[in-house]
Amino acid sequence: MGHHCCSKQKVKRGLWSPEEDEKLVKYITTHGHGCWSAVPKLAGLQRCGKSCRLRWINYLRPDLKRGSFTEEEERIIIDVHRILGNRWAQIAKHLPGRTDNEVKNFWNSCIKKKLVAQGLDPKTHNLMPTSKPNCYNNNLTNNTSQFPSSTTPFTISSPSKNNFDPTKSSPLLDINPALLTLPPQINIVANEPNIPIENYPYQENGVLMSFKDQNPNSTFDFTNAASCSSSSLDHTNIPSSSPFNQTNGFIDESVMWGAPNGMDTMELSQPSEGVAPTLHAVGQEQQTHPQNYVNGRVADFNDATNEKGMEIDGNCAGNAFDFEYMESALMPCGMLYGGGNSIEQLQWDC
DNA sequence: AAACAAGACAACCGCCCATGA
DNA sequence: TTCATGGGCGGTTGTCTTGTT
Repeated sequence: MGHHCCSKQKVKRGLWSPEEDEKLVKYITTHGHGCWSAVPKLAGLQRCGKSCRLRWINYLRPDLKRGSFTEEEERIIIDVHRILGNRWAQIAKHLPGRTDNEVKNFWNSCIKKKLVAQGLDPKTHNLMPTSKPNCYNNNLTNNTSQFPSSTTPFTISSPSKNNFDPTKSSPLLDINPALLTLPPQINIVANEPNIPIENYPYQENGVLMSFKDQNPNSTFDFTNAASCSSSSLDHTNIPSSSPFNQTNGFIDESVMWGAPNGMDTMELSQPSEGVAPTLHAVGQEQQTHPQNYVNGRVADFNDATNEKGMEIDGNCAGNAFDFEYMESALMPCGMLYGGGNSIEQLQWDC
């Protein structure tokens, strides 16, 4: 069955010939594409408009970058995928010169398999139930954590189109309330309150994201965390191997987000000029000090309660929600970003 | 050298959404 | 408000290339 635009036409399918490419390029560069459904006829092609559009966008555009993905690109894909899921078009926007199709193919043919080989669920980036990499087991050799090795307190879902558009609304994160506990005395102190937003490497529609280890020396301070009475963790004796240990460069996601009964909603508030925007956890007692700055963000938790799950509002231009913060929280075993490089750690060999 | 398998990549399919009549 | 249409997107399939036996 053809598309609306070409169902009445007899169109050619399959691979494009160099001659067809030439016709399309010549037409688009001369006239622009305008209405894609009209392009085939005007360009003298026996193709459907959608096919022309796809060919142009994915292969003929002059600004496309061809060739293998770099390690940096791979890392970006992994990082952004962890946040957005299979939203290839959104992911591709973080990779100049790459298309959603290219990213998708690269993911399916390479990255996905390697994540699986690492025992990570390519959908959630969590450890799969049957996988227990040593790095994670090491963190569980003590009884300070009740988290099962296969689970993190929350995961990023791949919401349907109906309820999620990162450019318009908030990505939803599925939180497993049962796993969200907050240690009462975990220090989270961000040392870097004013990183210029232009330093953030991934930017789109005013949403600035940083996955880089911008400040590897940063620590965190949950000074008010003691208010979380339902925490079941023993925080008074955290061994150096614990995820809570700050010196090993890994902070457990439960610490990062700290929500005893389900930190329900997080949202970024629009900053006033010269004031850092804030990250709120709606549905949670205030747990962090206003100076809990992370890469230009204040982690701010307020009192409201709801059951919606966490939201990160990406609407506001200039928002610089810190995804380093998030990535630290999301990594199941701390093996990737605590102080290292995900690519190095996973030893991609594509 | 041939056959087969696996991987990589290009293209299509079908759905959804936005827009305009 | 409804419907038709075009554009965009993610999932899937088909085809070509490369490696292995």
